[in-house]
Amino acid sequence: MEAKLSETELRAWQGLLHAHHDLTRKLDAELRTEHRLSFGAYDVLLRLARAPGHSLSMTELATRVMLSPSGLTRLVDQLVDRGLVQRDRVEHDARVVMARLTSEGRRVLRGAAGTHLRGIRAHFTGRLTEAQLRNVASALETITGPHEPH
Amino acid sequence: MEAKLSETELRAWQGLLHAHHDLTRKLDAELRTEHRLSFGAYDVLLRLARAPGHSLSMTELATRVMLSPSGLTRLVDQLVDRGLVQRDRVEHDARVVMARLTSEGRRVLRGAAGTHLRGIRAHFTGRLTEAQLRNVASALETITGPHEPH
DNA sequence: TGTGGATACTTGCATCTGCAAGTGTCGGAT
DNA sequence: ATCCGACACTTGCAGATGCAAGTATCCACA
Repeated sequence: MEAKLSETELRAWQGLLHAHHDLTRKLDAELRTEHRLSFGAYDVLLRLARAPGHSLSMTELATRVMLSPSGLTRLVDQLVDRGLVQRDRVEHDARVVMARLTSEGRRVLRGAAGTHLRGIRAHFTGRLTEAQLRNVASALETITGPHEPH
Repeated sequence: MEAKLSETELRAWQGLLHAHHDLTRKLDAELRTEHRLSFGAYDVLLRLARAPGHSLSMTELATRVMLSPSGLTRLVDQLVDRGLVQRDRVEHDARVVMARLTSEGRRVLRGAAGTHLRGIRAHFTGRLTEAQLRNVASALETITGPHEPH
């Protein structure tokens, strides 16, 4: 049996849990009340907007938004119902479904982006120095591997 | 409308999301398979073990484990069913319910603690330097406020 | 002493989410 | 040409979780 966590280890671990909990809760609430979007839904729209042709296969999209394939299927169902996303087929492989952002989806995303950006700055990055942000970024990337810049 | 997030801001934010996702997923899976405990259940047992008399009111416990009161009620229901926790009353206030760790609960917790500790070290703190941990801890505490040491 | 608002918890309900299984498709090996 | 394992996605089902409402109790104040 190993020794207990050091004070520093404990603070870092607790900090990660609390920061994530508080931030996601606040940002999700802001997006919901102001734009009727969950944080997950916003993330889907954003990833699509960044993709070539505003379009990604379900599998690629699922990995980027940290959702299981089934979870993504149902989230995209909702977005399709609201007309923000459309499902397309590709010719060379009948298995894949491409999720594509509609123009209405882009419109909604533009509105929500402002809210989300303000929220991240107000609750997170704006409270830290540039050096702190760099430290946090590199430390957390160490344990997960780096993520695509965009 | 504000400017986009800087590269550093984005990396820190993405890092937080990914690190939390990966870590909670791994640690939760380890606890489940080895001890039939969810991460939340483990956290409840741990908080109780640290409390005087191994006992806390539902409300105090809920704030410490980052769960809503209703969520905690149902989680404690399960632990009571398994005999790991017991519900007590206090004399001076008939509204409060004290959750108290049983001896069986302490036994299970001792077993799970080793798994959890190894997991945190293997996936998180063990991959960072002492300086990185201090930076992460102080940065994240800045945005949530510090948490009780124990 | 009686009343109304706060407090502590629980329950009803809706939502989110993942795993496992199901469906249809692809492609390499025979 | 056919078969079989891999793959992409969807659906069935169960568990987790929060909000709002419900219940019981407390307490300050009239």
